[in-house]
Amino acid sequence: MAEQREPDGGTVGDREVVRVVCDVAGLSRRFDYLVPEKWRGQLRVGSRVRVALQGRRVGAWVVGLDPEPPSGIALSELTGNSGLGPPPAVVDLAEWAAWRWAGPVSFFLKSASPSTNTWSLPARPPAASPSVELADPALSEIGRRLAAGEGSRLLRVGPCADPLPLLEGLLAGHAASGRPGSVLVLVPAVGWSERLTERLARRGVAVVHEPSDWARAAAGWPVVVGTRASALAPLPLLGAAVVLDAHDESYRDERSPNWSAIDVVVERARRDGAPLVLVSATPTAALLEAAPLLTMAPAREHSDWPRLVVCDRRGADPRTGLIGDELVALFRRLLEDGSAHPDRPVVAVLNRTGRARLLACADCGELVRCEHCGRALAEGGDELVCPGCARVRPRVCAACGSTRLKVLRAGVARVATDLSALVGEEAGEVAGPPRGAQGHEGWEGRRVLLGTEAVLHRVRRAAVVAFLDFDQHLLSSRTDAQERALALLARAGRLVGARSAKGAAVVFVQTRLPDEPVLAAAVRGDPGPLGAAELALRRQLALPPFSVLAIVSGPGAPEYVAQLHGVEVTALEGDRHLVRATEHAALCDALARVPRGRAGVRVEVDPQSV
DNA sequence: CGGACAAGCTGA
DNA sequence: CAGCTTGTCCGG
Repeated sequence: MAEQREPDGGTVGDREVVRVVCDVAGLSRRFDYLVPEKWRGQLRVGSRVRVALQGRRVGAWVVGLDPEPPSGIALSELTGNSGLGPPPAVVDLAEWAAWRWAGPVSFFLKSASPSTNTWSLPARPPAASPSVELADPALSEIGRRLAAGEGSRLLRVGPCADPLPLLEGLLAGHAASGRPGSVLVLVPAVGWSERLTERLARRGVAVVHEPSDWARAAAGWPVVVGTRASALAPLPLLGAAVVLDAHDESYRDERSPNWSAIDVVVERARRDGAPLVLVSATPTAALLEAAPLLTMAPAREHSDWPRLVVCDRRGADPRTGLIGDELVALFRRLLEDGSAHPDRPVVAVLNRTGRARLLACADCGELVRCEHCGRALAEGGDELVCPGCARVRPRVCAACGSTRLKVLRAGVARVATDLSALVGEEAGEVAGPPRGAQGHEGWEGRRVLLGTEAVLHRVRRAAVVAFLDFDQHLLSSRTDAQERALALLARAGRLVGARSAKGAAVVFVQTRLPDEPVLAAAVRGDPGPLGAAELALRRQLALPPFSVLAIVSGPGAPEYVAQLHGVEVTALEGDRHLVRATEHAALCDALARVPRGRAGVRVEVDPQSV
């Protein structure tokens, strides 16, 4: 290599040089820096460093060793060494994810890095052989066989089946296979991952929780448990992977880039040749297309679903409110015979917050709507609030000035009052975000709870879960309304327990659509036909997963989409544009080729709705 | 992203 | 024309 004279007197020829990605949003270019002599030989791909960039110091990751720097540029020295970062395989994976979701590499590298500077890794422990679960030999055996196999599998089991025997079988099978690498287990929620880590540890499994134990995960601990972000856990090599409740929406990031941990773990398993098991009671079309389906015996799957009571409300007077006589009778019985107590309350679900979500004038009948955006106004305190533009106005009819308004559609706060009166006991309201860890929830200790869908995430056990208006889920305009509705019934089932369990409670559904396939699937404990029909429909209409979509929006969107090649672009309302292709390779390559201009451009790959 | 720098506007 | 705002460019 020719020696190059530097303006500051340094030379490149005998100096170590690294290529880095800076932790600066909107800066995807890579830059080369000289490594100070004191750190020579210490940096590897993934290492975290600090660099001088345009007069300021920013964090960065080493993504290449000994690159060929562009000629004619004076390289600066690294200004800091911040310790270990993701292993090389995960740096590659982060670069793939950045391409796949058209986002910054630094976002994914940050996800895969420790939250505090880490300089060394603990020694790796010997692999502990887990005890084999005898309570459920069928699931345990399936786990054992899947660990010995290859490729990705989608395993459909009833929502109330305990996944622990499956995991133990899989760990035993993995140990027996002699395959190197760590076993990664993903679950949807942090609380679940903490409980699962504890349960496995109690059984002698060498398990760590990620990201709280980044260093041991990076050291290649035998078993690593985590949530969405742990799809990028720093395991040097993936030996096998399991994703529980793989249909759950929390595997997808709601914020940009809207990446999905499922796709990342599928790609990761493919790269490392590791078997992957996606477990779900209610597989989505995307999951069914992603991996071959494996099911339990029908009788077994059925027994792992809850008992479901469908209450046909077609005969009910629409003015009598949301709480039917049958539901009141059931709640009263459970409260009287002692089945309901604060640890096992009766739970009613209604997905509307506030007091009233739709009002009309009692005198002239005019709907109460926002003059500005036309949306129905909701009651908020003593005023009317627009859920769209947040404008507030007094509680009067805009057409005739009457102050007498009637409730057409009630919200949780309103119904809680009615429910309390009907069952003769005060109902706790579970809505909105949870209080902090120390804050006492107003509903704790109550035997009757009313909440939005969120209640199913906050309560562990219930004497009954009753959906007051399930039709709003069945009739939702989202393309995945059916999948979501079924997943909701499965989730409710976890609170009441399997039909086969002793003392099992029920999921109670009030509906005017009692013949919907979603309800039939839950009653029979067989989501198979529903999934097959959904998949066939999507194939026919060329909807995802049989095509791939992206939404491009923001002020710079028109100019950006005009430069895309090899994809179909449709202008939507405002500055939103729909980009369609037949496969991700074409879509993502097209998105990656066009530079993001000056003005803001947001790209959402695999949008959940139009 | 955020600093540097240039072009544009304003008021005395 | 100093002093300030706004916009564009670019980073090793």
